[in-house]
Amino acid sequence: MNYNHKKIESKWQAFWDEYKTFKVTEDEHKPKYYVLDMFPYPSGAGLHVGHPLGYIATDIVARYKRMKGFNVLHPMGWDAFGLPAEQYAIKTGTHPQETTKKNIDNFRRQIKMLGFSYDWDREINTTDAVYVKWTQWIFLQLYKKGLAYEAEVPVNWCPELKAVLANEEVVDGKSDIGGHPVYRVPMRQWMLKITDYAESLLSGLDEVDWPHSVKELQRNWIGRSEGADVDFPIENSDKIITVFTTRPDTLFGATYMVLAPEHPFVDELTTVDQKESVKEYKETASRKSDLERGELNKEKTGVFTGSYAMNPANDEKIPIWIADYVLMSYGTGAIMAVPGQDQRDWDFATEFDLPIIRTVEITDDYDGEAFTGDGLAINSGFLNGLYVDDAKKIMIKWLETEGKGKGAIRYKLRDWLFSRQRYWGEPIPIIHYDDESKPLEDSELPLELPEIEKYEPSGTGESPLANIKEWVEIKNDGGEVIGLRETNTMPQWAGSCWYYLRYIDPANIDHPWDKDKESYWMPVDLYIGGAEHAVLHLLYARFWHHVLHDLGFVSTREPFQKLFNQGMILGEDGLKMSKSRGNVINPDAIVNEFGADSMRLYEMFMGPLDKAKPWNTKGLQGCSRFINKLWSKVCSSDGLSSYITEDAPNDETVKLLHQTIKKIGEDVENLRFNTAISQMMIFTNHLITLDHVPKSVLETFVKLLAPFIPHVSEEIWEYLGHNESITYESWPEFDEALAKEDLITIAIQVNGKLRANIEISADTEKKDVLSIAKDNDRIKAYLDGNEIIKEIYVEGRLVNFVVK
RNA sequence: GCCGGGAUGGCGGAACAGGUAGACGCGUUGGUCUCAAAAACCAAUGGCCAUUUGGCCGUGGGGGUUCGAUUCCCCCUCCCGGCACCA
Repeated sequence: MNYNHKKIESKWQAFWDEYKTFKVTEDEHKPKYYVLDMFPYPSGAGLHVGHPLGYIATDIVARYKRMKGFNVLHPMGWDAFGLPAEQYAIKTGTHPQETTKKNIDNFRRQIKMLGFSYDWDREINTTDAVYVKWTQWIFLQLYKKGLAYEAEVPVNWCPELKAVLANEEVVDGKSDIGGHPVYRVPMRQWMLKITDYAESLLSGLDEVDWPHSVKELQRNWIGRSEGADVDFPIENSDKIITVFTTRPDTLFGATYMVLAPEHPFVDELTTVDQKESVKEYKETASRKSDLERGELNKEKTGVFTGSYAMNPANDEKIPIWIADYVLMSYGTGAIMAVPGQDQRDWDFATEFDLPIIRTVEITDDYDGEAFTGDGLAINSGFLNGLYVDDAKKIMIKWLETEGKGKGAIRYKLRDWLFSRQRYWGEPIPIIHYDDESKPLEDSELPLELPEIEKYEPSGTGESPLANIKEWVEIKNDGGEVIGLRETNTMPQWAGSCWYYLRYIDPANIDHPWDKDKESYWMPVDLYIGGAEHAVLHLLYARFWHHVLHDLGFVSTREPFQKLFNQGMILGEDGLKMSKSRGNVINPDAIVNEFGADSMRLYEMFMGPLDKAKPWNTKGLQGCSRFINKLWSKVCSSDGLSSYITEDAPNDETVKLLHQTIKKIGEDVENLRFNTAISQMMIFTNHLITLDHVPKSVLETFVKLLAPFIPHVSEEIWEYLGHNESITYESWPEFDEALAKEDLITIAIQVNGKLRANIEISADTEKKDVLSIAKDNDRIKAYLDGNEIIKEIYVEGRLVNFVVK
């Protein structure tokens, strides 16, 4: 008889809600475990089956850890600011708050239907006024620490969207949304000085248990380079151009210099006869979109300024050029060009007929252009004969003693562009007065969004808030306007930078979180989410956390101890699920037909959690069948089935049960849910062959199932005569001795080829195993007439005879 | 181009720490039940050869180390993710 998943699942979900089964508070007597999901942006489309994949995994871990005696914090909330609700508002006039609420209600319903063990009393929403208050408060902590500043910076201006975009919203020079061209235009912006934390963010990676790939991604993003700042005096000027180079050893080969077109010295260095071409080049460069600067423009362009610098190594006169392959935003915005050792410089030198000097010896058969490998220094004065590493060190030392430069470290990481010209975000709590900008007092927070009628951007690059005079203008008692509110809002990342801290103390109105609670729960022990957040969210959140740590607000340096990225679930056609492809699987339909337990089980059974894998409803049916098989063996319509008896289990059942306890426990600890489920199936297949299923065996087995398929497990648990939820039952212990096989199969190989299998008792000694093997008829035939030159015995595994 | 990850039956995937490749599930085939079908249950299922015992081949391709390689080393191909003139 099939079990009634609808009845059982709604029954237990109601039970958990009513008794607040998963509510948690600090408990010093228990070890804590904080298991966190990346909270969702509640979109209008609702969940597809890929979204809850990570939630299922964390839920299994949460439930498992509770049974292992941990005090488990497992919360859920909503990252609810964001562009879609605002765009919907622009189109329909619906307040984003309304849209957001509706979407959250739908998401909550869908998430709840899967039976997750969240402590719903801790639910948070980044758009709630109390939450916004503390987001703004943290911003002000950054501001007061000098980490938030305003600057005229070239931003990604998208004329089509009439909006400034963040770097991460620009892909290949086009807007991530819509694919419109994006240009660099200077505008006043709020920036966060994440670059001050480059070293801290880099070294912190060594402390955390994260996927290797994510650490590498962050390391590359931070982009630390060691090298030297080298000063080049300019001919007929007392100005000095400082360049950053990772190859100070090649200084003797620097045959020209290049400045970024935006470099502040350019105008001054331009000679009269070069003025026209420099001006023209600068203008062209500034008009270029990122797309044109990047991919489309592989051939080098540039113009000579007319001025010369002195190579500090050999006092050679070298020309100063400008070219847009040098970026103002990295290093000093100027480079020394060493075409012999750098392919970009080689290309440029070839294009403009500049001299090329090799400073690293190449082999006779080297047929490349610039040589970037290791070798002996040549044409390099006092460096000649040294390998690259040594030559770098000697050159840096020389520069430092001569006062011509010094060792330096640079990062690719840029400061974080923190302002958005939008309505639906946290207002930046700053007022601009004539002579200065001032933050709001803590008591004035939260600064809430005003009601507005039109959500369109102002079109000038300012946010819609700029049009709300009564909100923007700060007046004195006499009604004079004395100040203007900042109209930029924060990016969506802001709310997600600290939500994991708010979960710890979600209702606190006096503080963002209680210190004692924070030190009890932090750090997050396990954080699961999509790999698309490998850099931005995880880097920004770490940045804030490092700052909060330096300010003494949090007790750990790193927020997320262990991180894991779940893979994508693809459509049945093996392609990414999307509405346009029509291959989206809706969890509502799946839960309705097969139940939440089947869906949970299948998603975990599909394969390793971190891999992308295609959905297959037939496969899901297999999991559903498994639950039904078990159910119909152990349950009848009104209680336990007649197979369940008080008998003692037989040896084989005991052995398999203990193997199963061991396997499932180890697999859950290592997030290998697919193989844990495979073991459940093996055990169930065994139970089905039994005439009598001992009640004690079923009790133990149901506990193993509970984290995976909690509804049906609760139901069976109740059938077994328990009044309490299975949630806090203790996880079964296994006995290694009982799990051990007493009869084992040994493979017998001759010259590495399998020729026979023998069954022997597990404690048979080596010499006996060998003699039994030799006595085997099949093996005899292979050994006959041959000389055994080697006998290999791998305990409990195989025997290999090497014969000649 | 650079960095990271991957490639195992018809499909999703297993395989301790170098030790019987293909667990578990799907699919397929045959059977039971049925008037029939579905569901359920039982059995078989990597390929090739062989009437059976059995033999040979087989973890993207090529080499190597080893008694023994999906696993370690070298070279190559393809796929996925990220970065991309970062000096």
